[in-house]
Formats: sequence, C-alpha cells, structure tokens
Amino acid sequence: MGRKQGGPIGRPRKFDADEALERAVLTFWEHGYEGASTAQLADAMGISTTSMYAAFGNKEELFCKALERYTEGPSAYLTQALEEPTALGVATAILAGTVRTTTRPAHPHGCLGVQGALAASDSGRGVRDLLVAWRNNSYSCVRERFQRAVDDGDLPPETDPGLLARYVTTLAFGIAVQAASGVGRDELQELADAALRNWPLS
Amino acid sequence: MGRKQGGPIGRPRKFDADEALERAVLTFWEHGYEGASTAQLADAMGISTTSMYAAFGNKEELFCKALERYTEGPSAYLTQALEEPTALGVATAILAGTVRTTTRPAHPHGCLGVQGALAASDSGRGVRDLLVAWRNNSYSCVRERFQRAVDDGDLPPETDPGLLARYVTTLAFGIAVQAASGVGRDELQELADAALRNWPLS
DNA sequence: GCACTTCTGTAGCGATCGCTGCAAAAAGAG
DNA sequence: CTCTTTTTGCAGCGATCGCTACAGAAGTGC
Repeated sequence: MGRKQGGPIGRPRKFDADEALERAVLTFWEHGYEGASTAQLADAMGISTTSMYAAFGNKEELFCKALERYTEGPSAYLTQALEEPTALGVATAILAGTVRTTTRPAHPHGCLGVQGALAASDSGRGVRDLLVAWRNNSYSCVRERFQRAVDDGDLPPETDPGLLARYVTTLAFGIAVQAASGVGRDELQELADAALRNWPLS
Repeated sequence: MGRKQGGPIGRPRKFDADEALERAVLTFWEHGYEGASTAQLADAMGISTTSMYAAFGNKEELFCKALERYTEGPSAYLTQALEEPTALGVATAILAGTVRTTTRPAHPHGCLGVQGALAASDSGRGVRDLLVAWRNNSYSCVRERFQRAVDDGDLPPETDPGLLARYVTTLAFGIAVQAASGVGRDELQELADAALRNWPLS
C-alpha cells in the first residue's frame, strides 16, 4: 500500500537509498559498528543524520541492513562456493573468495562479519551477537554442504563434515584477521592453496 | 631515584597496581579497547578514574601496559612454544595454547590481541596499529623459529618457513575468532589436531 | 611540630555520543 | 488552489565520552 503507478506520495528523496547503504557498508567495514559514528556514517552516505534515521531507523537497524547488503554483495562468494560440484571445489572457492574480498584494493581490508563487532561495549551486544550468529550460520552452511558431499560419496564416508567445515571457516576467519593486519593478497592465496593441498585432512 | 629503604615518598597507594592492571586486562579483553570506557575500567579495577590516570597515564597507555601484561600472562604460551625442540612441537604448542587461552572458563573468550581493536574509529587508530604490530610480531617470531628448524635439518630444506608460519598464525587467529563466537574448547582442539596431521604441509 | 611529596575523592570540564522536535519544502490527490 | 504525506535542514536534547583541576588526606624527611 502507499504506492500507485504515479509514484510515491510525499516529498521524494534527494538521495539513492541503495547507494547510501553501500557507503554505510564501507564505513562499518572499515571502522566497525561502534567505531563508526552516526555523524561519520551520514557524512559518508552524503545525507544528514535526520535523513539517515528516517530512511533506516536507528544505527543498529542500519547495521543489520548493511550486513545483509554485505552478505549479498562482497560476501556472496560463500553462497556461490557452496554450489561447486565437489567438496574440494567448495573449500577452494571459499578460501579464494575470502582472500579476494578481504584484500580488495580501495576497499577496507578484512571482513565485516569478523571485525564489525568482535568485542563490544554493553550497548553493542546486540550487534555482536548478530555477527556471532552470522559467523555460526556460515559454518553451518558449509557443514551441511560437506555432509551432503559425504552422503553423495564425494567425501569418504568416515569424514567428519563438522571438523572439515570448522577447518575451512577457521582458515577463512584467520585470513580475515591477517588481511586486517595488512598481509598481502598473494601471500594469503598461497596460504589458502597450501592449506588445501592435503584434502580432506587425511 | 625517589625511593629509599624506608619506602616511597608521599602518600602510599590504597590499591595494588598489579592487581588493578590485571582487572584492566580482563575488561579490555572482553569489551575491546574502545568498548571499554574509562569509568568501566576504573570500576573493574576498584579505583577512581583519578587514581587510574595518576597510575597509568591515559587510556591508551593503560591499554599498552595491559597488552604487555597479557603477553607475559595469558599469551605467554607463545614464547614457551617457540622453545619446543621440533617445529611440529612448536606448532602443536601454539595451537594448543591458543585453544586453551581463548576458551578459558570464567575468562573472556577470544584473544585480546585480535579482538582488542580489529577495527576502530579514528581516535583508536593508535591502538589498532599497535595490535597489528603485535600480531605481525607473533608471525615473525614463528617464522624465524621455523627458519631455524630448516637450518637445523628439522624441517626439509625445501620448506617455506614463512608459509608455514602464516599457516599456524592464521589458524591461531581463526581459532580466536571461533572462540569469540562461542565455539567450545574440545571442538577447537580437535580442529587443531586435524590441522597439524599433515605436517609440514607436504 | 613543619615542609614536601604523592594519592584520593569530588566535581566538573569541553567534546562527542545516538537520536529527535520542529517548521519549511516538495511531491501527489482532490 | 487546499489538504495530506513525506523529506529536508537546523538546532539541540540528555547522556556519556576521555580527562583533569582542586583541595584535603596520608605518608616521608627534617
């Protein structure tokens, strides 16, 4: 409701909400949830704080929407990787995607899902728990994919899909920390290659 | 200067500075540098903010001293691990120490060196860079130890010590993130065991 | 006793925090 | 045109931020 073919009712926005959200993603990505102030966010989005609150609710809701956008954008490699035909292909694509996304030039280094709020004050507990769930959900998706690989015979029947998924996600989170520390893309890709040279963790 | 056998000059402290620093370590560990307010720190230390500033300078200096204490305390396993006789022993001890320290009951989960300030606002850039240096220094120590292992014949001559060190530290940082996400000690130890089953990354 | 040094508690500094009230502005509906 | 709806810019809310000035307390050396 509220919309007809003639367009929305009321004064139209002067900014593109999608583009503004993308700027918010970058700001949260670089400075974390609590490290990015509302003034800084609004400035990066090119709008006033009033417009920001009118369009996105409050800071926590804005972060939620930014995380969704991040998941569908820079972090979309995860969903795509799960569709690789083999478990090794899945693991390879996950680590390659992590390396690429966490070391992209002219982008913040690291992973929003990791450095967005790894530790936080009491007021940031909600977002911290949201990111905990985000990371644990990533692990669960990978584990279920590896379980399917075991069921399909792609992985040996004695394989522990949970252990394998923990291995891949631990490497991915570790790569994100290394990227945030300034480690270069090539070195991290070499690491990813070496870590999967022995598969599936025989 | 300033001290003689009769004790220090001036009014003596009513608190134990060492114990107070330990409380500060726990507070920074749990909430991060920017997530821990000076009021919260002073409260956890059992002193007033005035006494805190008189004894430790400012918040950033307090964090520096807390990080030193953390390095010599909960993170001392790293230095000890480097003294293991074999490279595999070093790697095993590092990962076991990481698992133990990041999942200690009644302690904050995770690693202060990782979640202390992975992303930060502009005013926290100093501490963020300090932790970047801390993590990179850990990597360098491990790499040099593995280089020595190559020189001594403990590792095959074609081994890349840097790659191996990157592998171990990446796993350690990843374990710290997993621990901060609530993953249990036993599961992480199983992961550590599995990750070193193929050594040295043949 | 006195002078000197250092620590403690109170009280509050200016700045920033996340967030909002309000009226003018800009659109469609009648 | 008027009425309604939504956005915008401005201004500022109370709360908290890191930090400190100040005076009194508590110890030393003389």
